[in-house]
Amino acid sequence: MRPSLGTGAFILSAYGGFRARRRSDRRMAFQPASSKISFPEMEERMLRFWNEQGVFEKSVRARADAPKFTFYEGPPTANGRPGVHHVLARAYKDVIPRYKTMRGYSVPRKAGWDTHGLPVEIEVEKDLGLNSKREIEAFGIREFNERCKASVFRYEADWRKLSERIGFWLDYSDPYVTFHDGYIESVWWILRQMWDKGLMYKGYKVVPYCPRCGTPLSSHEVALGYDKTNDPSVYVKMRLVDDPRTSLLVWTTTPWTLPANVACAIAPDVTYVRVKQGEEELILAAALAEQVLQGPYEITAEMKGSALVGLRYEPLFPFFVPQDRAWSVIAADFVTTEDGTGIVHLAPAYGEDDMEMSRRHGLPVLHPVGPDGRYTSDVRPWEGVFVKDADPRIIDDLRARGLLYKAGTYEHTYPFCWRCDTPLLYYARSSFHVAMTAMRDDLLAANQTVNWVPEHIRDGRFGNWLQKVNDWALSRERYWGTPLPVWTCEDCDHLHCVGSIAELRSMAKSMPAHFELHRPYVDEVVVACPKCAGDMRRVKDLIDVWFDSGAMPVAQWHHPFENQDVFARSFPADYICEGIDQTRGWFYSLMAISTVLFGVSSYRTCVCLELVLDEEGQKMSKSRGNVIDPWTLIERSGADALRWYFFAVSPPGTPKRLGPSAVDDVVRRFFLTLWNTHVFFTTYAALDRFDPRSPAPDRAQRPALDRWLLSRLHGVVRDTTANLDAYDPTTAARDIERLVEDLSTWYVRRGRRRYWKTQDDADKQSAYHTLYEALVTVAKLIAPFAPFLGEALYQDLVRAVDDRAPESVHLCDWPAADEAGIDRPLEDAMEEAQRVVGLGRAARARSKRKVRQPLPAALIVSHASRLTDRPELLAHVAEELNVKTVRFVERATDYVTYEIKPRFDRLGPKLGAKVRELATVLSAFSAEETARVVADGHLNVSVNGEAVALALGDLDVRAREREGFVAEAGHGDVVVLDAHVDAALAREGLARELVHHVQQARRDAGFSVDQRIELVIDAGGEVAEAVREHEAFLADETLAVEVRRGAPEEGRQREIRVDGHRVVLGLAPRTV
RNA sequence: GGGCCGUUAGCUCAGGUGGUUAGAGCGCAGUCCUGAUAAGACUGAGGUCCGUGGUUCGAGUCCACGACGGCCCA
Repeated sequence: MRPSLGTGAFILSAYGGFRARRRSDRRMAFQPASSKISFPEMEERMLRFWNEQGVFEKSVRARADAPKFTFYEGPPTANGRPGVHHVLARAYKDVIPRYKTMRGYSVPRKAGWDTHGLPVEIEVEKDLGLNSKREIEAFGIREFNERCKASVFRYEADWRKLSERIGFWLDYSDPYVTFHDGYIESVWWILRQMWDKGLMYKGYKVVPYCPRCGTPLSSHEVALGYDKTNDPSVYVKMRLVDDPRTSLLVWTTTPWTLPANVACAIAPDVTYVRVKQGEEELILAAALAEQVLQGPYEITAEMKGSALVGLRYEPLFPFFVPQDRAWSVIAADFVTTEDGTGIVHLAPAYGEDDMEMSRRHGLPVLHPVGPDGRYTSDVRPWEGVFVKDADPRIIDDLRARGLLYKAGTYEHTYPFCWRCDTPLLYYARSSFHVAMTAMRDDLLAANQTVNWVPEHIRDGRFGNWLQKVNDWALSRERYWGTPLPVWTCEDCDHLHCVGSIAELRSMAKSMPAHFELHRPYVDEVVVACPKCAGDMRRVKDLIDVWFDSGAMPVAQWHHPFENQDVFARSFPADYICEGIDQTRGWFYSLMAISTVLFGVSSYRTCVCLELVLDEEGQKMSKSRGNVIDPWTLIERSGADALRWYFFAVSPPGTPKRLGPSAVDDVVRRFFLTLWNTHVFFTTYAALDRFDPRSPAPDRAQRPALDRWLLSRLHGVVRDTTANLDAYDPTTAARDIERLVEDLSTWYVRRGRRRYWKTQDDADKQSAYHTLYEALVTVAKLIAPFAPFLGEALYQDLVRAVDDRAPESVHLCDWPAADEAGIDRPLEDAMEEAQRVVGLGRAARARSKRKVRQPLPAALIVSHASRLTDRPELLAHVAEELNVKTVRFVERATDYVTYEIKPRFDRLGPKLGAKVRELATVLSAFSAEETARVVADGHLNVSVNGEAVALALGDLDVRAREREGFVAEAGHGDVVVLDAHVDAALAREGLARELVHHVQQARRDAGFSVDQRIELVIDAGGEVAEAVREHEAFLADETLAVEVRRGAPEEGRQREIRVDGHRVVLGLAPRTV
């Protein structure tokens, strides 16, 4: 047996011959890896290596001519710091391109930045202390936008630093930036395409609007200002044209919208009633009559809502000229009987649903409220009155005219302006739209071609969203964004959409000296009207930033102005991946634009990620103070551990809880296990100067343990390949974890001695080659997931001995599964061996026999053991259990009793309900009867008076320990331990006990593992006898040159108790 | 209010097409091993599989309703 290593210095001193050989041998050699590893430090080292050698660039360049795999980077906004959820997204974005690169694809990874929009403006407003659009304009749009531009990359360095540190390979050399003129010009081109297709139109969009600030609010601003408030609750009567004594009863909390009413909506499937109260009759939902109506009433008719559709009623106010389609009943799916009357008044200018219905039914939009929130001259009686203040006057007016049924107040939550506390109005603003509703079928068809992960997004969240798709309201009345390239003629109102800078120049009457595609410069360009040659000025609108992001497949290449070939090669994307919140964001804008332009989706596979929650499952937020800084975790456990955690903990579409302990767990459970195996291998491979290029023993000839490992290994290679092809890193990572577990806790543990032994035989070669292949393959398998660790292993294992191998694991080809080496029966047999060992250990534990005490036999009671013709595996079982033999027993009635049950899966379909009766019959069998059934192998039994013939295969036979024997049962196996210890076995046990103590003493004395010793043992009785009998064994195991009996010399004595006997040991170092 | 997802051991998660002993890791308790050693292995305790109905000979698994949690949209 070969002593292992303490230090490198020791190798040379202890093996002089070794050193001599080394000097003359120019071969590169393994360096023993250290078990004391800091993963964060190792990662920093790998990062330096990648940077110095340009490994990322090489990995892209090496595949330049290979088939393309296209990844689109969803552009982050760099004016906020990256958080831990960005690590999740970036890990997922990284793993697939790395994998595809190893599979032989060319995977360019162009970075991008999303730079426009309100969040940027708000940052700058805060910096400048500005509070409204008026103040921004006073400050100057030119300067304001310069500040926006400057602030966009405020945290870019943070982003790059974090992305690089977590190993997200992205090409920052030529990123797309949404505020660059080239990018914007492409966006203009897209808008022009839509314009030419007739998909763009000007219309109203209802937005939450602050009449004091004079500006719409974004949804997250609205969310800031919800508060409880009391609003009027009024029930008004809409008189039917054909039957003026009958009215629709309508409820509203915003009486000020009533002058703009154009229709009433009902739910078609709900039951409505007509009720008589005094002289008049009212119509409302049946379910609400009781709670709404005051005083006695009589139901005179009942009808479905659909029967009301088309009824015409008198408008409440005479402010507008009657129009064809106005003031009638229509059906709408949003009407409920939760509250109100089941009849909803529609004022398209002041409600999103209302506007949508107006669009669908061609209803007029009445808009008698000015941008200051006061009635215009259309509403003469209250002209100039702020609408909320007009509420009571309107109520009074209706009451006076007998149109009010009742009025009260209603408490609910309502949005207020977060800046000035003014109640927000839902208010129609003029806006340019893209008629996405017209594209609905194309969108739905394109969606069906996308491979969504998880799958339910396709027909669930995303599909539903497309089903209800609205026209895309593009306009934003802001400053920092892509200007809408629409010019309008001051003379003839003609509209023109400009599609390129060249076109603009050709049409411009003059161009400003400095020009860029932003406000205020574009606003200054006056264009000659192609119709009347009059002056055209740009509308003031910017476009929705989501349009910017969705334009990236085209705009990132400045298509079609340049790079048409590049664009053609990189459209559509094979893979994109973002948070699931992007269904209405980027996922939609990408698909909307590409469907309009090209009729197809711009991505083939889309992986949706869920939220990262804290350890308690709470959403991370600044206000809760539970935000986890990614750097803390990276510095503590390393980026790979964090990445691996995200991959392995749950599928991408499932929320992830994250805390330091969870990531620590990855390190302990997986990384250290793998690393320890690596340390073990390199240690011995260095000692033995193992050369992986030496001829490897034929796989089929290798010991079962090796064939088993290779089978497991290649099974995992095959499965990991399939799983990554299916965009499922989670299952892949979990499979690899299990493989490494098997590698460490079974393969290496069972095979340790093969590496120590002195003979350099075929078995040892086989052991080295097998373990080496496994480790190198695992390094490649984990490379896409844990790029640093994969690289570190690869460098130690491959580059250290072969400088002609690819420079980096990320330049390697993905391993190919050796299907021929996959041996399921062998794997099943090994699994049983492991299970049997487990049972045997449990039996030992109960028998109170230490593993050091050899026992005569383990008996496997099994009717279909896979181990019967596997002597090699049985030898492993025997060694693990420390028994002299392992035997099979068919009839084990001496040790166990049987229990038989029907095999429900087989007999259920055959016998149906009788199977339960059969179970009862069988459970009543005595021990003798069951034993006989097992022995005979068949059974004829009467169930409900009917004869049933059963084979043993129809029965579930289980054995249970019989009183007085040590046995454990589980999953079809029973292991009986023969726990009888005779005198010889006892002495052998004592000898092993002594070895254990001597080893402990060696360690306490600080001897290096190869230190030869002189061993003195003072013991009497059985212990003395054991020493005499097993002297050679003792000497061999403890590296004792000599074993003497008698009293050890003073000062070196160590008194121990062995199995109740007092023993004194003495150890002294000896040179050979 | 609508849509989608989830609910299995103290915690984090597995549990093809329904089959009668529901698994793993961590944690906990105990034991073992010790030439991978500031490692390792094993065993054990721990579960009304969210609830209620239904389909079925049989439901963690299928269906309906409900509860709770999360996300998205109103």
